[in-house]
Amino acid sequence: MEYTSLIDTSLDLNIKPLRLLDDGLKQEVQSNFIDLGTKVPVKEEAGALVEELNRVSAENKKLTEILTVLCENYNSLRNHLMDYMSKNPGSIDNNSGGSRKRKAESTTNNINSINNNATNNGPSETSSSDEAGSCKKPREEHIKAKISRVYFRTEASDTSLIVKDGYQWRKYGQKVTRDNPSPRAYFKCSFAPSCPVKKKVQRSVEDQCVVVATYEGEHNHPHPTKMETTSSNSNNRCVTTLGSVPCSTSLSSSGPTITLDLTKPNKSHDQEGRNISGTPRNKVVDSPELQQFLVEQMASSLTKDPSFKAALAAAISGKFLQHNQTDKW
DNA sequence: CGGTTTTGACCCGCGC
DNA sequence: GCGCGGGTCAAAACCG
Repeated sequence: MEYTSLIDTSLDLNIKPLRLLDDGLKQEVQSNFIDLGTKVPVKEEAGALVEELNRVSAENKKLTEILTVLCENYNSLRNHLMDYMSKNPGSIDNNSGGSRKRKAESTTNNINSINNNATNNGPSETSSSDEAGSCKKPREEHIKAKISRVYFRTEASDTSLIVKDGYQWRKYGQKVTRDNPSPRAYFKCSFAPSCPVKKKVQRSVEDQCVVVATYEGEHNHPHPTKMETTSSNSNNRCVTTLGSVPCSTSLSSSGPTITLDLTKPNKSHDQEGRNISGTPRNKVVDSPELQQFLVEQMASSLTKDPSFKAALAAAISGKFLQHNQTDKW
């Protein structure tokens, strides 16, 4: 299972990072974006904007620091895991190479754990062929299916499990699984059988607004369109690229989400984020220097890209508005 | 009419 | 060996 060996450094900048901030900063941020909606005299506007920019830059710095701490914590955790595994070989079999398909499935809905993939990353990394290996057909066994998992935020009322990612899919089945009342839809690439890619789409059991799309395999044909990755409600989602860091934002009414897919430090990924190079991603980020570079690149992208600032502002301001009503997230 | 979706049946691996 | 449950098949329905 490739996804367990990948470092999912996706940042759900929803609100959680803000919870890491001290109260003073929270108030500062809150006042920042509440002020955005107020009318100011034209003369003061330029100065206010500059001040606003400075504040946002400072905010980005804070986020960068948080990100750095997160990476350090991840490294620490991984080292602990490696130590533990070296002392207790085979003690984490459930998530190691011999993992059962259904056990792996149980982690599908853990949408709140952005380090879910990262914590599984380690010496016990599971190969991408594990899940594919459960398929008995020999022709599929030699296919090292790349498995990636993408979370989409949609309207809760939107019951269609349609995830428009630019590729064309043909639905070949739907099933209600035991641990999730929402049905799981099975899709094959429309270019099948020449293209072996499959996709499973199911709503998260924890948040019906979140649709989990699991991609298996790699497209062996060019991306049919340059469509943005959108949910069925295309007005609520957009995908942008921040420097080299693709970023998808979801601004549904149920709450804005910014997801940075930081698993793609270079161009060796196709448009759906899968690694199309032969290099295992965890090897890339194993090096501390590269990790540092990754952090710096992420930070650079965050601080330099105005669209990110706009998205962040929208996300945070929207979140604060939402928090006035519910304090769910 | 051809492609897609729906949906019940079937297959098969896994746990007991 | 049996039952459960996930994944797939395939015929019918649907749609442009």
